Amino acid sequence: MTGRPRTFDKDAVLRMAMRAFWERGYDGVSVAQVCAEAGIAAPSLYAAFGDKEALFEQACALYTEHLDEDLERDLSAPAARAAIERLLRSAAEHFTAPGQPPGCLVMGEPRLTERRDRTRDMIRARLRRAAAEGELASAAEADGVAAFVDTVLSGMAALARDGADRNRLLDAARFAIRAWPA
Amino acid sequence: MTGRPRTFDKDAVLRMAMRAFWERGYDGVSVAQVCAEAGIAAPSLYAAFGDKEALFEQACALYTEHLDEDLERDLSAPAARAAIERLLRSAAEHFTAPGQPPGCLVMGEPRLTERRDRTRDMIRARLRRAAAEGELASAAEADGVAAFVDTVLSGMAALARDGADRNRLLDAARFAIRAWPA
DNA sequence: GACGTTGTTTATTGGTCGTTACAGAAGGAA
DNA sequence: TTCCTTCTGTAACGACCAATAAACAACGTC
Repeated sequence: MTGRPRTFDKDAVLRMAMRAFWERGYDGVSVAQVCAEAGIAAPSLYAAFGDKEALFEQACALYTEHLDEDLERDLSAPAARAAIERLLRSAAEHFTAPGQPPGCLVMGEPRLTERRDRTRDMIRARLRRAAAEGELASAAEADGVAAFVDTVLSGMAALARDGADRNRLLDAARFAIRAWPA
Repeated sequence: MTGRPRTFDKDAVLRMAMRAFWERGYDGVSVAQVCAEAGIAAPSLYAAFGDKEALFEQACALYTEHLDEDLERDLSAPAARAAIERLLRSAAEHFTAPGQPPGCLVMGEPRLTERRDRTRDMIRARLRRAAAEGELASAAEADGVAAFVDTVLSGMAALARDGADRNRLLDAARFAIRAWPA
């Protein structure tokens, strides 16, 4: 029993919703707006994705899919300093990607604290490994560097949303790397 | 003709509104919520402050009153490096002030791009002065440092809102200062 | 063809939003 | 007192919000 087939592209609608949440945040996007942009009626959207929170979660999953891959790839560099350098450079590029909203969906959304914490945990873990391998002086120093990297990352997302171009963000990343312990 | 006197403390209500906007942002605060917390009816609030946007502007003016003073005081240090160091330290303390919402009303509010740009202009101006005085290599270098400082400042506000304590922010500020050109 | 399932359409629900009309209350001035 | 002005309380406005009920349409299967 297959029933009547869906008349719209579910993935395409999810991409539209992701983009809307990325640009204006959870509270800034109404279900009616997504429906209007997608050209579908509300019951179709509710049937396909569930309520607004469920739609938001699926949009976030789509957003973070590629993002987590990039993060792990960057952090996998043999030297921690190079890993952070790559991380910050990737972030500058992602936050200013042409054809996409500026900034970061995760960094800009107040309700995604948990997901931000996960990213921060990954960064801190990578830097503690660097401390264990002798690349940093101590675990305490590693946590300090981690707090600094988290700060720069969040700040770059904020600057991008305020209209900073890619070079400004790359400048910030370049200067941040200077702070690496000698 | 004085008319009937006001029965509530206008400044106290404005402080409540400022705190609410600080915690939850413009869209996260409803006029009804402010009225309930203040114990007044909507027409009283509208008569005293105008519409929601006017209330928000007055709350912002109250918030930035002390903030602009602090910024100018910090930036007035003779050495630019010391000025930035003081600025970041003050920010860490302000963003985690006990009894106040974490983070920054201006940094957290999407619609206050203009006011953030003003702060950034002040920082950039201070650093260009440093370049003119020989403390930095060039105006281009000054702009790079300015982008970096803006990033750290915005990032510290974001971390504070996510629950980072004062020491984490001070760690970040301390490491940021390390990036200062030798 | 009829049946069961699923998607679409229209219209509506109860709720909250920002804002205001209106009538009454509290002050000073005549 | 009577007037004028300003504030307060109640009640309501239209607009938008997220979410759904009900009727109809399109598919595979029988």
